[in-house]
Amino acid sequence: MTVTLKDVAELAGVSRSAVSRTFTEGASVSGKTRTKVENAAAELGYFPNALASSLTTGRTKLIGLISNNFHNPIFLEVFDLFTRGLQERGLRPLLLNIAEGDDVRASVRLLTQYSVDGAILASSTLSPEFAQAFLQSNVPVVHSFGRFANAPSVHVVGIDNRACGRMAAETLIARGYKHIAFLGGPESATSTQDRFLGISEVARGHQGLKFTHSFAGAYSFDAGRDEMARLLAGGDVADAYFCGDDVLSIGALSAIRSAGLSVPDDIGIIGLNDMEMARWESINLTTIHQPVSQIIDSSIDLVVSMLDEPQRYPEARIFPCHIVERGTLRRLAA
Amino acid sequence: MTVTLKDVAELAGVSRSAVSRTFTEGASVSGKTRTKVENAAAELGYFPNALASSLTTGRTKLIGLISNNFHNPIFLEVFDLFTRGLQERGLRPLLLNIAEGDDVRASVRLLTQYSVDGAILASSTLSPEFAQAFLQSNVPVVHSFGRFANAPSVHVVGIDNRACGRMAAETLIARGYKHIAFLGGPESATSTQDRFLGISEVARGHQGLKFTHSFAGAYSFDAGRDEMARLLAGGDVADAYFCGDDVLSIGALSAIRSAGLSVPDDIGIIGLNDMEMARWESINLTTIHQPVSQIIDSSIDLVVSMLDEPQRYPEARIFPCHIVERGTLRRLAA
DNA sequence: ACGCATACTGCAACCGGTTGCAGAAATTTT
DNA sequence: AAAATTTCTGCAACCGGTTGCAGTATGCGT
Repeated sequence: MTVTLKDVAELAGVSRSAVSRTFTEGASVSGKTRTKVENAAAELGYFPNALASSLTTGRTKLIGLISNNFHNPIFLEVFDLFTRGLQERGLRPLLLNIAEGDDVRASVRLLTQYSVDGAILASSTLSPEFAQAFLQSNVPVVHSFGRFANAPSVHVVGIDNRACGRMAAETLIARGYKHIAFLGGPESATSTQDRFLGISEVARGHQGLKFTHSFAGAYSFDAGRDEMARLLAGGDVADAYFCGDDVLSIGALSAIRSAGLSVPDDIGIIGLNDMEMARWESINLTTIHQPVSQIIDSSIDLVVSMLDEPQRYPEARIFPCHIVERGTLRRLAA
Repeated sequence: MTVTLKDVAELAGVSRSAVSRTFTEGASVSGKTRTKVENAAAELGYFPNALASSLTTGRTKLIGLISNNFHNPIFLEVFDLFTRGLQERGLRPLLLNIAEGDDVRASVRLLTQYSVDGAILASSTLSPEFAQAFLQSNVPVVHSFGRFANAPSVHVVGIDNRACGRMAAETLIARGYKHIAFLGGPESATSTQDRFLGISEVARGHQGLKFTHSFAGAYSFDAGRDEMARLLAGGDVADAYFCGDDVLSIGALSAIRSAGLSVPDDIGIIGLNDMEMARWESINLTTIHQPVSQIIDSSIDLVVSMLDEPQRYPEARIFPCHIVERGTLRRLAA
């Protein structure tokens, strides 16, 4: 049924090795046999089986792409960039969608069974155990959007979440808000913890500033809306909220408007990510821009260099973020 | 480095065949050797290499998942459901992100090189050539969200877009709109063409009804907003628009509100898909619900049955849609 | 024309498994 | 207890390629 090396070899009247060599970059073949082989191959519609060759070369060009955040629109951008970036470099993404209670070891096994050349963890809410598990199985791994502090042994590409927390706090304080609050994502996520740490740190240093916090169950619209609704119902509402990310912010905005309050007059909101949607006129969210495309490019580059250099010394690549002013925070007094 | 069959066989003191058999469902092995092998395997941390075995069994359990719609939030739901569904059935999604001018043959070759057991085209904007190309390469393929009419040779799972167009028209007419319009997605997409056909068909049948149409360049927020802005600027605005999908609708809503008009008082909007976002209070979009999760489940089931029955007679599985009333269309006169 | 370096080529073994087949072992039948 | 089954097991060939090695062809210098 399928055309193999042998078929081409026979038609071209050469050995199987010769055929293999014409399809191998930099192998030694004469021009004469190369054309004979190429003609035969074209005639039969042959092209080499990547999996069979991986058996001897030890390279599959398969990269595991692991995530658990399929309810946050930012991940559409993330998947788009990852798949395109990998494809451009001749790699194929094997997708793994991790659900809540999924076993770490099973996930690793799944990918090692398919001999992936490397793995990319694309999530800020995935436990660091995942990266460790890949490491132990000798699979090159980079944790994109991960925490760099507590996993010095694994490659991390992302942002300094704590610094973002501080930046949010300073931004809110500079605008004269007197009661600021953190509406975080899931408390178990390292990104939430760090952003919280950052905002707390700055808030605590300011006399006369009130600082409160709470957490949503997920980085999702519903979680943001529900948590904000709860806060509004409970009284003691802050002047301005730093929400764990943009989709939480949008949920929070929805709850605020449903309650008949207005943004930014009654309550200010600042998000994090700067996803496409944040630019939509009806949302127009002031937010901290996370350089997603740079993070992803860099992650791919990193995993690619680990293929040639598996024992590469682990590094953290941290990209700076910046505020994008839009309409959900009052203006700076000039 | 990696543990192989041979290592386990030696440690367990049996032949390689015996080891292979203990890991093969339904193979003939005695309880005694099975435990010997299992112990040895556990000690060494062995598990079989899926790619190596695929070489002889001819099954990789890899399914190509092909799409081009990474800017439409509905696809996050789509990817989530596909990856979860495939994983549950022991299959692995190999993702392929098709860009605008990508070569059909190259895409097919890519996936056949990896010996995918099957392919799922998840897009309503992908040209039918793609499905044909897979078919010709003998790769079982199902086109999810595809057009069933013009490709009788390929399995299609989706909706009847023409019927949806008719449903939209009837809905708008029943509410007393006198000038209705279609704001379609890209004109080259079969889904756009069919929805247009459907709405036209009904509109033409009504005396005194004005019907106009135009197309946005993509199924995306920006395209919807820009096209609607153009329409508003150009005068001759309709009472109500059937937008090609929800994300276009949301873009259109944004343009309408930016122009100082209100929905549904000045202009009515009905979308198609019923994506998560359509429920958000700030959007609250009246739309035609497409049963995405059923379509996806069915697509996976179909591709799975094609694995055992490659010559299966092609079928089209069409799921009914229904209107979801929310706030962007005026109420039916009672 | 000869010697030698260099470029090609094919053989055969190997990558990590699977599987038909024939014989060995265990079980059942009588 | 012998014969007839049935269940296991290992051998060896195979899946579709790759690659070290040794030998052959080619080109070069003189």
